Amino acid sequence: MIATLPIKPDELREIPVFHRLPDEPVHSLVAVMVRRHYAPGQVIFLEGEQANSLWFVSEGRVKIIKHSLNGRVQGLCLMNRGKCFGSCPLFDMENNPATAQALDNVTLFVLPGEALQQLKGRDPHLVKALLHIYSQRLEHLARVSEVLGSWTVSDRINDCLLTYANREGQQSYVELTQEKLAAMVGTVREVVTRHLRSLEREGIVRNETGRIIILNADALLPPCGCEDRRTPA
Amino acid sequence: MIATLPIKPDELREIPVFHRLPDEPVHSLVAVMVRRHYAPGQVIFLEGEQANSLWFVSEGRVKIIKHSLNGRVQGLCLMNRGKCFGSCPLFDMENNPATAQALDNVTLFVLPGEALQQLKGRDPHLVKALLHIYSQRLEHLARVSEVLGSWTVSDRINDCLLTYANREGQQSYVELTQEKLAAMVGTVREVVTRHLRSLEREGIVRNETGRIIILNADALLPPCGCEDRRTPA
DNA sequence: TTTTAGATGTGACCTAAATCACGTCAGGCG
DNA sequence: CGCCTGACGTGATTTAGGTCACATCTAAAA
Repeated sequence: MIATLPIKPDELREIPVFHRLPDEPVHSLVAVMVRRHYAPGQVIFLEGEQANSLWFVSEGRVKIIKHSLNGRVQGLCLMNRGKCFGSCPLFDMENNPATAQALDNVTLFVLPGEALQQLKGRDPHLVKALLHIYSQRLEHLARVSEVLGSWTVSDRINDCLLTYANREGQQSYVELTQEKLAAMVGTVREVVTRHLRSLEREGIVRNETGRIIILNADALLPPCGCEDRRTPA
Repeated sequence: MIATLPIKPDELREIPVFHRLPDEPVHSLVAVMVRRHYAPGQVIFLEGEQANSLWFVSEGRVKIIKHSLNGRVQGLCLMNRGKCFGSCPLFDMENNPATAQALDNVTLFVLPGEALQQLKGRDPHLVKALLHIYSQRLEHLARVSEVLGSWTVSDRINDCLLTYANREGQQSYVELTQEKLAAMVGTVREVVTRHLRSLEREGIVRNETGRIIILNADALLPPCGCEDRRTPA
């Protein structure tokens, strides 16, 4: 964690939520926000902990997980550049509902809860933007519940590959070790390995160490076409 | 669905969110809210459908479910008297993230989206109360994700029994058929039957048709004590 | 009282996926 | 160069829990 360098307005504007925000509120924000660095594996906050700040990812990736009881870990999602996470003081959430952990070297912008409380009265645009984030969060979690409940592990792996793929020219690739991928979808490394091998044999992906290259994204699409999910037959 | 009888202010006040609301906003609310009746099994709204109203349960129970692909159904929660559900126009949610279905004969109070849009400017208390509801929803969904990801079916059944138990004197009981209980926890009837039988043999519950009586609630507590969930050992 | 539909009990079986127990392979480094 | 260490590959075994196929059992309807 390096001594905090002030955040520049332009940097803040790279976060989609703040992209179109007028100068005035942006300046208020950078005045109260703090820059933080985390090393891979470092825990940013723990589930249940009291810490009502909002976090924005400037660089690197953060994984949001639920880990419990038997040591099993269930990944909920992976936040990359521009994403926002943390309990929102706009709600009455006092405890973090999940754990956040750095996946790579990450740089975060932190908006402390008290600061947001003061700002929220001033700029309704800001409030609206944040609410929008949380509506997406709700939808996402609802989706996670569905996926966990009725998808097979293989489908979840495929889904995870598509969700976290980076595009670079024509190629898509995922920069995760199989171990981490396993944690994301809530399974174990061996199962991931086997499934990736079978995908490779079918020519759908190519495996390298610490990276999976997606050759045929279409073949990874969810089980039964996404549309028309209301006629289970 | 019977011709809509107007909603009385006292009825509205039985909904916890509105309990302490001053007379003025309550009157505005009853003016725009609508009473609706649904028969058991009737679908209130479908996942994906566009319908941004808020629903409050006056009588009976509503289950919120995700059903998908292979016909499997995953219950997310059960809303009883006083609970609130539906996509919130305070967010930008346009589509229902899940399906709502009447479990018994239910009476609902509906607050149409446009009406809420108009009211929200007027009473900040109302807005705050609704945001609070949604923060709980977020926490709940996060919990569902955890539960689905790492609990065993037996634990989920136990959890469901505790969550939806009615108290009556010293006895707690759950008014659900095994079929419905199975849908709630995302499994099949046979598994529920077997687990309930074994609980009965251990003297923890007594099974009647359409109802489970809980004799020893402590024995149903989650796998490893709820507190201190941040040291997975 | 019969009928009948729904709710429940239970065994036999089968499959996905976790667990265990290795063996391989590549890169960093003393 | 050998020596680790961390990532990957793969079989064998085990198990939770879903599927199938029935046998009750009960309460409400006829």
